[in-house]
Amino acid sequence: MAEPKENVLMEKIVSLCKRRGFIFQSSEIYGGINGFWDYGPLGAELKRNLRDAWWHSMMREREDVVGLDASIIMHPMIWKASGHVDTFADPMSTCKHCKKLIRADQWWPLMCEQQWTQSLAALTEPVTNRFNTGDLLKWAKGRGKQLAPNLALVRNPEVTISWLVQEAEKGKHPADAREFYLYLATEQLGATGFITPCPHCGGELTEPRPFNLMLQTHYGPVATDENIAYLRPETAQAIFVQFKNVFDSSRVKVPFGIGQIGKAFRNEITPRNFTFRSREFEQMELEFFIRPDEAVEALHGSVATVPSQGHPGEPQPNWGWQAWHQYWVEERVRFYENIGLPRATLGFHIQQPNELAHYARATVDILYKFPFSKEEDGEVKGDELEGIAARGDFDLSQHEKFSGKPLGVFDEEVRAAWAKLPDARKQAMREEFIEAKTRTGIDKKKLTPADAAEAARKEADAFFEKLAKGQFVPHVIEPSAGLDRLTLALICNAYSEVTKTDDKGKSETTVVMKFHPRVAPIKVAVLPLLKNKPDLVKKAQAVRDLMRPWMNVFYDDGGSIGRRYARQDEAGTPFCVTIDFDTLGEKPDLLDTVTVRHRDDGRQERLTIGELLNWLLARVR
RNA sequence: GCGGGUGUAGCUCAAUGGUAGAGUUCCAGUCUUCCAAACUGGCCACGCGGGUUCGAUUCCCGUCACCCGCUCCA
Repeated sequence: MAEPKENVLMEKIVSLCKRRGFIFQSSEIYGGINGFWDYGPLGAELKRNLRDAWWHSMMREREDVVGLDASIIMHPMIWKASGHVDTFADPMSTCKHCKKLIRADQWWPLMCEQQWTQSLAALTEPVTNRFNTGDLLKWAKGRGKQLAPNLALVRNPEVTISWLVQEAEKGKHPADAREFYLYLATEQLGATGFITPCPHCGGELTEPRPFNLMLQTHYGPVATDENIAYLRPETAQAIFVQFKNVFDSSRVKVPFGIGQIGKAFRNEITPRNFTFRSREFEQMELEFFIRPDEAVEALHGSVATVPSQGHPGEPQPNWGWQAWHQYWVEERVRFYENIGLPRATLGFHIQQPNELAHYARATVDILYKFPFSKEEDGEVKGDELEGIAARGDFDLSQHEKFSGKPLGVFDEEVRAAWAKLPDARKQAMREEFIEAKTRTGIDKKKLTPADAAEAARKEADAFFEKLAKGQFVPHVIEPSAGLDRLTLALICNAYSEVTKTDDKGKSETTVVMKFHPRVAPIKVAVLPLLKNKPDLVKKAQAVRDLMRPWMNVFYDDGGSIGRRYARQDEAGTPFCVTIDFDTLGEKPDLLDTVTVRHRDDGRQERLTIGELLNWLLARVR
């Protein structure tokens, strides 16, 4: 495994980040605080450039996306509606023997998957859950020893079985399979009560303790249960909640998007991998609202199909959610390529149907191959920079339900088109709708087929009744990216080492941060060759002032020129401009010319001061 | 939250139950010439708290942070 070496690389990157002022540990002089990080001067510039690049490509260069900047603390009911209060407060148990952490709601599904429970299940009568103690004893001394070594029945078969027999004589039997395992995990009921076994080893699980994954606070001067609020765990919900306001005030029409950049907070169980998993982080999220496929079909006769690979081109009116989803995945990849992350450094994870949340139809994750990314099946896949989810109308519908306020839109074209549709066609669409909803009801919400079909029919009634009036709740494609993760990816991607050997055979390794000029924290450094010559200094400062309104310029007159170049290499500055005696006219034909030195290869060229600004602008934009 | 590892200048690394040392970076200065040049001078450290001890950076305990694993990742 190459892992130790990769950790060395990551350590070097962390060390450089501190040395040069990209990223510091938060609250360092107080000993630090787990899961929080600060950006130093270079990091702040880099992160700002990335944030601006996203905003620019999403809002300014498009007609169909508008921005939002919502508060971090919002009405607590929002997190009820979104499902975060429930899924983020999952109680967890720890196994006292093998120390694994088990989510309480995952316990039974996990139990069912285990070999030891399956082999035990074969020993009990299916309905009554009665068992033969002889079989159990044999199992405990054989298979049980290998599969569930910490189960009470295995550790101490005689004692456990004797109390099982006592219970049986009192006429008490496990009511169901779940209880059966509790019996087998318990040695002394009187002393301990029923013990819940660990799915992994059969050992004793602690009582479930709540894990609060959202950060809590109180609003108002007195902290009571009535004014609990949460720091948002994602920025997206604010977009859904303000959907109607944006829609009514911005003269936008579906399909269109609302984008937002902002902080979000999660009580990660294990903050790890430098800034990759932090408790406070910044997200760049777009919610792109589209018509439901049924509306597209009514308008255009059919929903366009696009190739499953590659960019599908300019948006078309007959695109359904699949085309839009594919489009956004490819748009986002283009964005990453544009800021210096080639496709080869990225990875993709297409979530399988069983990984998807019940409200998601498809999710593609864009990954970056970080130095800490693990090998899986012989290749490094990477870790998540961004997830692009097709979420249907789940979020808006939830907020409609919880707030009681309608969040649908009215679309005159859809109403007109629907009216002209033949009845047979309407009927066919309705049947397809019901079939699809029934399937997700069974697969994802674990409903019985009859209940699922019933719910689907109700949903269809409401949906098509509205659609006939031109009303619908938009569906959404959600590209959601992590700004801090992206910053880290660019730092890792830029990091490179150059070993030079001088005339005396002494070799030295220096670091060059090869940022794309578009995102580099400092675009150009202006360096007077010597600082003890006032004319050189004055000229250099004039050149600096010329560039300053247009880009981040750094002026440095300290140390030898080589040292200053090396410093800029570590900061990732793509260009250094040096003012020498020829600039002042020592050789008259070179008057008012400067050397421009390229970071990546040390190449130099001579430009006039007059052409310098445009030359640079062409390269840093 | 659990288990293992680590913790000495900004960085890399020494030494020590009694005064903590080097290289490098950084800062100031000398220098008319381009990739961490040389010379001179300067700043800066035992993660934090407690205990043992006459005395602790060193031994012990706790804590915090980081790394690895478990786990989680909308």
